[in-house]
Amino acid sequence: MKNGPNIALLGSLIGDPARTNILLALMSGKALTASELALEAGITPQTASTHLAKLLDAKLLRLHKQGRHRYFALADDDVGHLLETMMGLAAKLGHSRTRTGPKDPAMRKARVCYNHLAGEYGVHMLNSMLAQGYLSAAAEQIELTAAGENFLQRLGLDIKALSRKRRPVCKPCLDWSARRPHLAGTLGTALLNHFYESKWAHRQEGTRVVDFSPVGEKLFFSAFPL
Amino acid sequence: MKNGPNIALLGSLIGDPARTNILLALMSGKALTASELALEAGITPQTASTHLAKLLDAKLLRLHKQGRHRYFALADDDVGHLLETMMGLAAKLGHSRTRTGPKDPAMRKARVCYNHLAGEYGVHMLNSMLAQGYLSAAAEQIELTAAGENFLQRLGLDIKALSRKRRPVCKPCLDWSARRPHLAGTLGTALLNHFYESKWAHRQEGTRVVDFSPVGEKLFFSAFPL
DNA sequence: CTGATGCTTCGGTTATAGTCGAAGTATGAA
DNA sequence: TTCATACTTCGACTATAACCGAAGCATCAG
Repeated sequence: MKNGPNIALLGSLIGDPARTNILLALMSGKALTASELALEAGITPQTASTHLAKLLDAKLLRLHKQGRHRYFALADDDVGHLLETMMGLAAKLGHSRTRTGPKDPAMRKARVCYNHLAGEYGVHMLNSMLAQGYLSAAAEQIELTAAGENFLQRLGLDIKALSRKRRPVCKPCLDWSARRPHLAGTLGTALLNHFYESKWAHRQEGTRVVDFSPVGEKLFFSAFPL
Repeated sequence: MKNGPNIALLGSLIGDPARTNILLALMSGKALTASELALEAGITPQTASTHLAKLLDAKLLRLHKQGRHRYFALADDDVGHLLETMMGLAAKLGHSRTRTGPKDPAMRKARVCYNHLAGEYGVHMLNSMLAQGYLSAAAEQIELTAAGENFLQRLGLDIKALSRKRRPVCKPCLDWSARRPHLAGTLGTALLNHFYESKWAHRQEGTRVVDFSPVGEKLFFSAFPL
């Protein structure tokens, strides 16, 4: 009777709590093994295995075999984007899990959204780059300007390597806590990696929180003024 | 163990085929009665009633009582937006329903996305308005320019009435068929209504397809050149 | 080779949620 | 009041799928 894409399958896949935990754990951007994900989701490895098979079959996850380990990751930026969108709506509607941890404020401040920076810091960075004329925006298309290329070069990023890939260089991604866009795409990924490598920030183990050091914070805000 | 918004609930709500049918039917933007939705989803009124209660409880739907009828509609633009996002991903991943109807090409051309114009025509309209300088875009913020206000006045739209509401006037919405943004927000809604009122187009009964008349098509493209 | 680890497949149990028939409530029409 | 329509609630059935114990592969270390 109905035509078009099959939403129900997607919904039911995300709808199971165990699978939700798996997907949310992978929002950290790291590839995790089957046993790690089982632990994360609070289920036995057997059960996790069946869940992972389903997610893989639906192409929501990507698999990387390495010896006897099997590393799982989100298949795509779009999957991460969908998860953030759902979190945004769920938050707005007041569907929150009762068990709220102390990590919450830190998550709002700066966190990883699959593979790029989100939270207040992520929003700030995009705003700054637009204000400085490093990026130009039309509709949902964000583009890197000449001034922006210059800026990235000064930071020590290889811009040519970015544009070589098939993924879009710049892409806005709506933030579920700040409800404003932050920067995704290969550039978003590269910048986050740069923060790690320059020791401005590091990822809090086992969470999606990004911890900026006092020095890193200063450098971040001087690199991205408003 | 986990904190933050409850995605699993959202997913499981959308994950049931019957509820998916209901939600998709409401993407037409019309408010429908419980029995109409039961028919649409291919279930008995009793079953539909329980589904509708759940969707209502989760605040995904809005209810309007009128006599012995109960009209249901999507609670919010954001809900419609989530559904389109999911359709986009599902389409990309190749999760399509097997039963594909003949409506498909028409749907790609012009359809209703909750309450505004989507499909190729919707994308064209946004592009044109940007090119004409009627709208200006920065990040995901689209704004109406002075030239745009002028243009709308010529069309016979009451701009002041639009900005009075709490909803954003302009908002981009990503298209699942064209994979490019089209115009949502109160302005998107007002423009679609204008097309109906001016008889440029009418909605195909019982579907989301928007049919442009030959004359309406000409007027549409002369109003929105590229 | 043997033993250990990481993960999957199989089998059987259990729980949940979707489903509808039947009965109940509310609104409206005659 | 009486009947019809629109919808909900109740109760019972059924199918699905999540779950884990046990066993089975595959990889690696020694």
